[in-house]
Amino acid sequence: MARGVAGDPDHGVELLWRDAEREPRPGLSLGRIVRAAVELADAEGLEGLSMRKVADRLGFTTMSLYRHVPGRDQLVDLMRDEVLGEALVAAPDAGPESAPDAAPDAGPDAAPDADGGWRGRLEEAARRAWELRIRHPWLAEVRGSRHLPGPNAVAHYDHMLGALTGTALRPSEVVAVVGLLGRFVDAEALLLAETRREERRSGVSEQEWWGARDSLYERLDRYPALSRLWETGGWDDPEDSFTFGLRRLLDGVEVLIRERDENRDEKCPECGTPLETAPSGRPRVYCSRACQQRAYRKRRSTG
Amino acid sequence: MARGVAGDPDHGVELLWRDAEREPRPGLSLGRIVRAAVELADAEGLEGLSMRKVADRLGFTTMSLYRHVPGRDQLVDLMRDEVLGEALVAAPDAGPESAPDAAPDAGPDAAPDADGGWRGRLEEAARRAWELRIRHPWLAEVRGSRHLPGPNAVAHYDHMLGALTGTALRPSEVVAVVGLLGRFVDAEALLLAETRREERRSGVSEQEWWGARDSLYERLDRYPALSRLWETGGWDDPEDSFTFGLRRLLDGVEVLIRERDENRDEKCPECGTPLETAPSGRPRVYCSRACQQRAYRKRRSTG
DNA sequence: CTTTGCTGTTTATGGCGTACACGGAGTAAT
DNA sequence: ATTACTCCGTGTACGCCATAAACAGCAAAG
Repeated sequence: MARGVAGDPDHGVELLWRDAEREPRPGLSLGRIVRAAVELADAEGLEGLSMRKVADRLGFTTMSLYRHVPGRDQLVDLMRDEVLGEALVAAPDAGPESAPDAAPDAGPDAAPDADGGWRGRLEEAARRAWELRIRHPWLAEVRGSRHLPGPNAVAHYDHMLGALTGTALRPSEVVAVVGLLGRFVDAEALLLAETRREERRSGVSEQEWWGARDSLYERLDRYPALSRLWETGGWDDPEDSFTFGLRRLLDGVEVLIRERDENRDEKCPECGTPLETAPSGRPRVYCSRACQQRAYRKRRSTG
Repeated sequence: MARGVAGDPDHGVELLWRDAEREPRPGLSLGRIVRAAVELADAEGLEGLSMRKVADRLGFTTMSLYRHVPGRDQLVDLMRDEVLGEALVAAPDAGPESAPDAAPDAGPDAAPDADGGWRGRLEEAARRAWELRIRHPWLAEVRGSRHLPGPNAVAHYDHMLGALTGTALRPSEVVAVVGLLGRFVDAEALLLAETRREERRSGVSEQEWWGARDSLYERLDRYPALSRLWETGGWDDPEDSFTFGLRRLLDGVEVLIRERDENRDEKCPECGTPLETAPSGRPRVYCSRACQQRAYRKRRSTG
């Protein structure tokens, strides 16, 4: 079992970014395999996904799949991008086609508060990601640091990055915030996926299982903070952990953004002239269109 | 492969909470198995941990292990508590023995700022957890919602919960914050573990691998936010993702705590008398020792 | 001396991903 | 028409995994 070694990555890229299918002929096809695999994973989780079961579901032999997909790992990559496409229909400006190709500082945040500002946009994106992972819990079970993004994955990523342009965050901070938020959503979703998996496997609900662990609870009396919180009802009706965590995270980001807003450079990065600051609206970065153009050309040539 | 079904959970509890070993005789023993398994997982990750390899390392047959451990899952639980014990030597008040069994409101925070306050304590605990996961990256790979905690796991948990007593947070919020922080540490550690795993498997460093994906980068031009951030150096020297995330999270928690502090009840929960508030120090909850005792007895009887 | 219990071994089952050699069907060149 | 080549699906086989079941050696207890 040389799991994960089969096929070269670039072939994976080709598959992920292939153009729309054109073969509704009978027989196997990449699209059919991927869709069958998604159904299977929806029902049984990622660990229940095996090449054999996918093939059975389609009425072919196991090895027939390998004529279309390099291996299991690449199949998972394809499944991921397949379902990430679902959420894009509700997010019209997440695709590259409809995004404005305008001047470098006129991002989707030209009117900072028209759509709730960065916080509203980020929260919305996080919630969409969360709902997608409720529909397809195996999505969070896709682990590993070398999963190739398909067009839909990149569209989502770009959308979240775009939600923060126009804030005073430094570029590296924008990247860090989006990464943090993404990992948060995945961590919460992973918890959910794992709970479902255990319940599927054992037929016993999570509550029942933990409720039956008397032999464990007997030993917890000696832990003071735990006991006190137990007595004061800390576990009686728990917070919704996604909503709670998301709020804390966004609050934390807001603190940073405010800090950066206060210390925002007061001088034009091109010529050093002090900037006139308007009392409201998006703070300007350059003192004039001329400096803005100059900076743009400079970026173009060096990048 | 009936993975994870073997043995009943209560047996697992007995093993985890067993008293210290007393058999240094030759031959196999639970402790020896667990330690060998830890070494193996340190070197090869959790997916590289197999019963065969553990047995080989000890010079016995695979099945001999099953005389001492119910199955692989329980072995992992035991490994977890084994290494969680490492971090306790540096955290003297994390164990149940030395914890003060004092009056119900005199937690370890009697002097709120002597040790950095809740924030200092929480950050310290999170960093210890993080360092432990750097030493044993497989710790974060232990997934599943039904892993039994051993004494060391509970001690850590109790310690983090205790870090927040004395704040105005509601009990359910204390639980939520500690859970959130724990999942954050695990998510970051999981990333690290996965990176190491891929590098071990392929012999190619993460940077090299992604650097060679030209066929992917070619397609990313059309994504505006991504491109702009790329040009402005968003990935040139990335933030340290643990430190960055931890700071955001703690900032977010701080916002909540401040909010709760402002709206803190101004009346004694026992008798309703308005409280005199001191300008500094820990805000009091009860108007008098008498009310405090009354509330304590009440909790005792109902809990 | 027999019984019981503990410990380690042997053998076997069923699951997994996938390498490899093969066979048939369609298509293009000779 | 024959040949050659490519695409697609199949059958078999390998090596890995966890673990169930029966068995063998040994010690203490009856």
